[in-house]
Amino acid sequence: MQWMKKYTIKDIAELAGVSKGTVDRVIHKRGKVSEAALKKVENILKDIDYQPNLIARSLKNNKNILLCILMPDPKIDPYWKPCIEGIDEASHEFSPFGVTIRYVYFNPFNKDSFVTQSQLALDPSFDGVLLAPLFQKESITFIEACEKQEKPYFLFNNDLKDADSQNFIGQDLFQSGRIGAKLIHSTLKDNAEVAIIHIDEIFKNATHMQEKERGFRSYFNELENGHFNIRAYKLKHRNANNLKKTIKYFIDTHPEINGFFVTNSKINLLAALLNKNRERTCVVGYDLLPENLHFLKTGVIDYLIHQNPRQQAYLGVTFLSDYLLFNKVIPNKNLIPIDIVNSENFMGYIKR
Amino acid sequence: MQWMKKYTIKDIAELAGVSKGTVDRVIHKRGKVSEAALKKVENILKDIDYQPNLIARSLKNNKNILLCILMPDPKIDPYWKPCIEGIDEASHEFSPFGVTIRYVYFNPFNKDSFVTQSQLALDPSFDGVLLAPLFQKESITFIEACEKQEKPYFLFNNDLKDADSQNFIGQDLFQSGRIGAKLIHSTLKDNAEVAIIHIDEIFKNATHMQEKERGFRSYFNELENGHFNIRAYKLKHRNANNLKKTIKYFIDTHPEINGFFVTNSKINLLAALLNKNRERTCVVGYDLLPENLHFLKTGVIDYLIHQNPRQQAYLGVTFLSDYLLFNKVIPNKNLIPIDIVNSENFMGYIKR
DNA sequence: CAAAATAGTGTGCTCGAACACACTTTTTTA
DNA sequence: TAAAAAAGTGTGTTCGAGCACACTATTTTG
Repeated sequence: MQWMKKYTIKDIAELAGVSKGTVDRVIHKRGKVSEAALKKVENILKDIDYQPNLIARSLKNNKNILLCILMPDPKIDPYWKPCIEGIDEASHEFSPFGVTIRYVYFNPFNKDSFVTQSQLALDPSFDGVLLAPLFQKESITFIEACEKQEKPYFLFNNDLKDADSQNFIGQDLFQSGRIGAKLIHSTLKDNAEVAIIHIDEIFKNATHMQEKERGFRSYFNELENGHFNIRAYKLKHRNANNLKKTIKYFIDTHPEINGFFVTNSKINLLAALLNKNRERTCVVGYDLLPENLHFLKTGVIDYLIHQNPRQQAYLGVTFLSDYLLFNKVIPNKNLIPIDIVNSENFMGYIKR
Repeated sequence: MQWMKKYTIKDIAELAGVSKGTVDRVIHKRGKVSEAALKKVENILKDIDYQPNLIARSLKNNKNILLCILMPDPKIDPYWKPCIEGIDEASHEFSPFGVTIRYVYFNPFNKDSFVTQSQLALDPSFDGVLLAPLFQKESITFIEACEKQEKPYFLFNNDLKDADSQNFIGQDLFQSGRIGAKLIHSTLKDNAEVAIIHIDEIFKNATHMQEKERGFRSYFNELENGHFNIRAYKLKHRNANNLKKTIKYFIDTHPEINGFFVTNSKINLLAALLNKNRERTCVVGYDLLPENLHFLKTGVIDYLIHQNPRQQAYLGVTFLSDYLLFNKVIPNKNLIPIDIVNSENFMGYIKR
């Protein structure tokens, strides 16, 4: 990359023998420019590959941007706590550029809560929305409303299946399931009794766990040798203490299972009840919650797949800000890597 | 975070009943301000927690920043290719802010080449240097020269041991070795014959491989049960074809080894010669070179540890730019996560 | 005590883009 | 053909910080 002179509008005006006003009208296609002047200026713009000074532009615009974060209340589901960190970090970075964040929480267990709260997010004072679209149908309604208002939005955590889902940042959940399978396979080798376990998945968007299960099964289906029994189980809670009992009962009545793939962050509930004298088990689950890390360190959990909610949320905010402040183009589908975490490398992923 | 009015210097001047010139002198501690005015302005600054508008500031300063990248020639060692991508991406992001990149390559096999090339990097036209300090002693000499010139610098890839090594971005190599050990352990279980293999490490900074070996051994030393034989080997080349023969001979004469830990990206050389009918082997190495990925996909290599040279270089450039453009404070030691890569999740880490 | 040096203060221009507005020239309309 | 409308062009101000410079008030010096 060679040294490049930075051309300003004034430079271009001189080169073209017109005034900066005319150059400005050409750049912004505001019309009121004669054929001759238009061509002269356009040629020069092309020749020098004019790049406007973004600093000057954003000083002039001097936008004050208000972003809405529409996400589950982390007090209700701690999975979302790292998102706050990521968002706050991005907010800290962009606040000198006039970006302000406002959180709008909803209850991830309650569709109605999402519907009412998403109404708040449509307030015209918000210049953009970052959204965790847990509820498929309601979220589509919401982003349609955004599009009607021409309000930029960005999805994170999970994509919307049918919608032409632009502006998504997250992971490939099918592949995520395959990774879980690979880990269990390489740990248990030749044959095993494997359980896919969906814990307490009444509220999370169903696609989430379905995709992971599909990926998981696809891996084992492709295997040429080895003998594996794959079965899926749904362990749901009805009231607070009930879930523990359900899991305990499940474990006790299935002594043959030695591979456990838990499709969400609730793996600590299973780990807490797993008897350590099961031989050659392999336990794989999701997310670096403190409880999960505890069982990772003590060796009950073998691997955690890192969905990196912090990074997802962080990138969501930076993308929206860069777009609104500097008109940067943002990649449409933004898949972040799926990190494999064990007891030795988890340190790199927490409290970055 | 609540809505905050953005105060300007003019606002403060009005509040304090002075002119913006006086406020400016207070902020920049340029003196020539009376006691009374000083206190009034300082109090107001404290009260409102004044944050200068960085956009306006950098427009005024209108710095054009030239960064020097002092690194090995990627044509000589392809390990460095991803760095170029990362740097170019960062460069692309910051070029609208007046940042220009110039590469200064040296031959990683040749100390003298580093010494001569590092002289170029000291040219006063460079506003900052990003450096891969392969050669310990020479690099220390270099950064001392930088400090004398008050030229900001940043290290990536590996740290300098003795120097008070500020401004480093990279990985914890000791921990990296432990991760390799953990992967081999969880794949091979109870007992194994394990080899630590340093291929062609005449040039790379010796600390690199030493730290990894130390970490690797420390993991197995801490194990309570299991029976593992750990031995380290150095396979060096003398002339081009010779290395292949050396490796082949090593493999053939050590049929008992089933755990291979190669401490650098040259693992493909070993993988290419490994007979597939060795049973229950586990092969772990470094870096996502195309050759390495090939053997990962075909199942010869079990895991690759991702040193993320791309990300390291990318962050190096962004840190330097943010520092020089916006005076942002940069974390001193910046350890990036150590990614575990297998045949299912490598896609997320390439061509981001 | 006048001249000179210094302390203290305010004004006004700059950075580059964006846009309002005034102005001139050409075209359209009655 | 005069008046009105539209097309085309340039000037000047704004955004906020930073700094040169001019200016007044006070202190120091010969």
